[in-house]
Amino acid sequence: MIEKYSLIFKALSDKTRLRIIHLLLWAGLNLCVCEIVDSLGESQYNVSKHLKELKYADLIEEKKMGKWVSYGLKSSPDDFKKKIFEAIASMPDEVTTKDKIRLEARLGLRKEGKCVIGFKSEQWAAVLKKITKIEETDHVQKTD
Amino acid sequence: MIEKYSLIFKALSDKTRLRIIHLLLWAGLNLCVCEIVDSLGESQYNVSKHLKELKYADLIEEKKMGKWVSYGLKSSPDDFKKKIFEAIASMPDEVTTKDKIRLEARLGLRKEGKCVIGFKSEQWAAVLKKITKIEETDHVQKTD
DNA sequence: ATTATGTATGCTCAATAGCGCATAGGAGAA
DNA sequence: TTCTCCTATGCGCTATTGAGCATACATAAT
Repeated sequence: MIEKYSLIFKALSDKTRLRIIHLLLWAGLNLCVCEIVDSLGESQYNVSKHLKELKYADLIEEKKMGKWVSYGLKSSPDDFKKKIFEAIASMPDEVTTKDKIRLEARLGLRKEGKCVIGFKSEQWAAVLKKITKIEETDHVQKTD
Repeated sequence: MIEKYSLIFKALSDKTRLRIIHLLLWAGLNLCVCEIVDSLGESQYNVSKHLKELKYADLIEEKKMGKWVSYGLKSSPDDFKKKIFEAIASMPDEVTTKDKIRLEARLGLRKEGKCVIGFKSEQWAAVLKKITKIEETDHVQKTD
């Protein structure tokens, strides 16, 4: 019934969950939990809980590869979800620019297309430091 | 920022509010508060509160005509809201069939295109009784 | 077997949501 | 003005939510 649809909206009513879906849409591929954690800069347990809710709303699905778990958008024949995804994809880029910058950097750490490091690793900390500096420089130039 | 978008999803995450939007989409015209109350069969104060939230999320707008207030969908140039409305419009009809049957009957009580009776009036009670009986008959026939 | 690591889940707490009820605004009628 | 009627809102209550923390679970490596 209608609950199915309000549930989907509820799943998307949280900022973090909306960012996750937006990230998955933008990436166009399945993302490992730790990649999402690092891209959003949120805690592992909260990301995990939010992923569970999105899965419950049937918006994403998981794929387990040993101890690694990746999540991807769950497509469906029904028009409703398609339009919702389109709506989210049409959100202005600015709303999640930082997430995307971080994801791009994080994906750069993949080996043979696979995530090989956990969340908040030292390696990631180093990369994050670098791109954060770039952002700051950008900011200075823009506000000059 | 992203809050604007999560706010819209939050506004739609409630069953009653989703029904209201669905009803407005289906009706294709502005509806008086008491018409919405009677169509949904919800209390006046709750409908009013929900309308306020929908308005806060910038999904609907009000038009005051004396002591009568009607609400209509708020269109906008931005793609996001358009897609969201399309998504809701694509929801299967069955989810709010009863609402629509009641609205149709309620609109039949308009005079010169205007709502002229308050919510839960005797006149409405009579009409409601009639259409409820029809629904029951339908139900019996279907489950025979 | 033991340990390490990626992910999930209880638990608690503060904040928020939605309902019912009573009542307040506010515009028109008497 | 006073009354009536359509709509909005403050209050109290209960239920739910999301965050942080610790910890459990599961798989891989030693």
